[in-house]
Amino acid sequence: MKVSREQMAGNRRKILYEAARLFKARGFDAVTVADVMKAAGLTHGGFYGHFKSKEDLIAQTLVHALAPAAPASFDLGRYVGAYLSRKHRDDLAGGCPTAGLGSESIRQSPEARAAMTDGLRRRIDLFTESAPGKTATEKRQAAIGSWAAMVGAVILSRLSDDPKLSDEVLSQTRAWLRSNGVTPAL
Amino acid sequence: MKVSREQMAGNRRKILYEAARLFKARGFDAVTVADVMKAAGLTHGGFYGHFKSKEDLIAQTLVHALAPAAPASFDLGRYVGAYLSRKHRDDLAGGCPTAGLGSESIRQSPEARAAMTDGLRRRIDLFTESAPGKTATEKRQAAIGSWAAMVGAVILSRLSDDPKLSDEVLSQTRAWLRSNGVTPAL
DNA sequence: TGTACATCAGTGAACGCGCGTTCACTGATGTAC
DNA sequence: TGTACATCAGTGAACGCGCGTTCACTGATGTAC
Repeated sequence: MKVSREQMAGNRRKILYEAARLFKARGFDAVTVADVMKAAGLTHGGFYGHFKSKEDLIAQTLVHALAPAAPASFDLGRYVGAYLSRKHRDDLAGGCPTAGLGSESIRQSPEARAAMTDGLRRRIDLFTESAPGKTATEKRQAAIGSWAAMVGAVILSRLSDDPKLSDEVLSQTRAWLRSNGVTPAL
Repeated sequence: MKVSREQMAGNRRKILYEAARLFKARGFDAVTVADVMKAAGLTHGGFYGHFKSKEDLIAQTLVHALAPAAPASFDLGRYVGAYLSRKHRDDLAGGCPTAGLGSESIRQSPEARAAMTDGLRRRIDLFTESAPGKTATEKRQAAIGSWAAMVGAVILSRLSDDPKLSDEVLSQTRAWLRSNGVTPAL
């Protein structure tokens, strides 16, 4: 049964939203096209009316998930505090796409990698504004270094099956950033 | 045709070695059991004489790849310099298992995660010895923070399809570590 | 030390399941008059 | 504004390929005498 144009646009958005959650939680390969469509409340056959292929879905999901949220005000300390939290570590589906899918995206299509690169560039620019440092060079260096530490720390903490070590990775990385001029809030 | 006991042990080691290279280069899912056996110079049927399943191979590959190399002397600066190099970034198959497979290991079997956790713990202990800081607490903090930054930086630099940004992530992370007491050598 | 034979590592064909993708069909939408 | 009909978003069965896994077989190993 045909649906209205707005309905269809809504379905498309729902597919991209659910795909992002599923991919982040389980990885690209473990999620099937049918899984995504079911999560969006549709049947798998209609998938190819929205996307060229699963590969196309992956690329578009990354574009969608990494689209700038454009916050009125950005506070690096608050961001770091939330990023290096147990809540974020435990929320695979709702968490950062870079931490959840970064290392798998390397092997995806050129379009997917381009989306990730765009996201990385924007993240660095956003961080640079409120990063510590006297010169623009110092600020950019702190932005890149602390972003790398944040992404790495979340990956390492998720990988540990020992909750104590996992917590320690988060708290020690927060402490390390703090002692290097980036003060996590909350 | 049966082979000698030593021959069989050698085959097993070869399988684990080639599996590690393939998994790091292409990820767990994209590599088939037949791919691994072919790389080891064998046919796929013999696989189940060595391993219980592909899942078992993944876990054992991680144990093998993360086994301590036990270097007589360890120099953190030299290690960081080599880790945050273009050479390492471009050598997926021969590179660090944590950077190549860390975020995918999260979704693997408990045995695979246990191997990764062991590797993480040993890496932190190794780093702590030569990390900067006056107290043991400070040293451990620097060890964890810089390891997180290194892993994150290699993942981010591999993910960028822009060579300039990719190089910058490596060089800025080196600079950021240097200005925080960890001096990359070479 | 030499011979006979049981063992078993490795081979390659075959199986079966799951997944991406296709397609004939349905029925609501939205346009033409 | 109301009606007739062409369009086309979504449905669900079906297809085919690839992969993990199994199995009957082979022939070299290594043990028993």
